[in-house]
Amino acid sequence: MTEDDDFQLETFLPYLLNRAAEATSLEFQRLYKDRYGMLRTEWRVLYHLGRYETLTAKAICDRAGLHKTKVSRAVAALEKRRFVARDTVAEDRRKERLRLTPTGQAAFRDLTAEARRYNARLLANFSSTDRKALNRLLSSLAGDVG
Amino acid sequence: MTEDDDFQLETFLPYLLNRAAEATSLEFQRLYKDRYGMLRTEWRVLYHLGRYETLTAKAICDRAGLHKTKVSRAVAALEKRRFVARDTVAEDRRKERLRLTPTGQAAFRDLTAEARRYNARLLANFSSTDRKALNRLLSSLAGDVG
DNA sequence: GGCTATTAGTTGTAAATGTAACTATCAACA
DNA sequence: TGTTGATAGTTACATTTACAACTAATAGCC
Repeated sequence: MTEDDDFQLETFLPYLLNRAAEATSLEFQRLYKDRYGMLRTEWRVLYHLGRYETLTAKAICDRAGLHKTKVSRAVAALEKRRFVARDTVAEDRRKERLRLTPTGQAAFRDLTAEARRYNARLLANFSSTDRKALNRLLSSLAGDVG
Repeated sequence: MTEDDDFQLETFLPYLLNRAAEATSLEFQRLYKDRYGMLRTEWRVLYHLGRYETLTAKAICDRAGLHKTKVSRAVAALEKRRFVARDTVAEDRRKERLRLTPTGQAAFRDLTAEARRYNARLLANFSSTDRKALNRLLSSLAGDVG
């Protein structure tokens, strides 16, 4: 195996990204799981509803980049635990207007506050230059333009 | 909601990392899946065996940071498809010495070559400074010292 | 030797995910 | 009007994973 042929998993970007993602997600995941019994998709749906007030499931799919079955199940779970309520839209009875209940809103406020703190802690050891670089590089890798 | 209270998912590091990890893993995943019918854990196990020749399942767990049940099932799957063979160790019959078959070695060479190319393509748009920063920042986030 | 604790690895079971097929409603247009 | 196609959302099933319990073998110690 020549030096040129050599491949090291440790420099493989998907691997590095996965490890970093797992490591940084773990603690926050425990938070919404232990405190509210939520899965990641449920937290994501909660976030979007908290942020945009009223959305259809389809709108959440588009904004969050989640598949409709995932969203469907997440909404059902959130509804069962009274975080989310829904009304069918009169003008188009295929659609359902989703919104957070007061309980859901409280969870949203709590979790976003925790997320902010958590993010700050993750970034605490990086310089402002590093932070900018991280954002730029990750956004680019995630396929965002610009 | 004051400016200070504001939380945006788009700047949440775990979210950014997950999106980048998913985006960069997708294409390579299709490769080992379509070409060899492997799952991620199986590719990881194959990699470690290709790189270190002979390992026990436990050694793979430790090196790869994988749970023993995952490794156990990955090894079973790789064995069924004749990528991996095993012998019980005479001195300690709990242990099994795992190694790649010639078929497994061929798959290893093929996939690592693809991985190298794929990684190069992912990094092609970044300057050498950016690449160094990426490595450093991701390693740090993944919990590596240094 | 014979008990207890560890260790290597496997298996059972419940939860989670992906994919495709399904229902219900609406839109378009003959 | 009624037929065809698209859209919103759910359900069914197969695959994957997580976690705990399990078997088999060894180690330590009396």
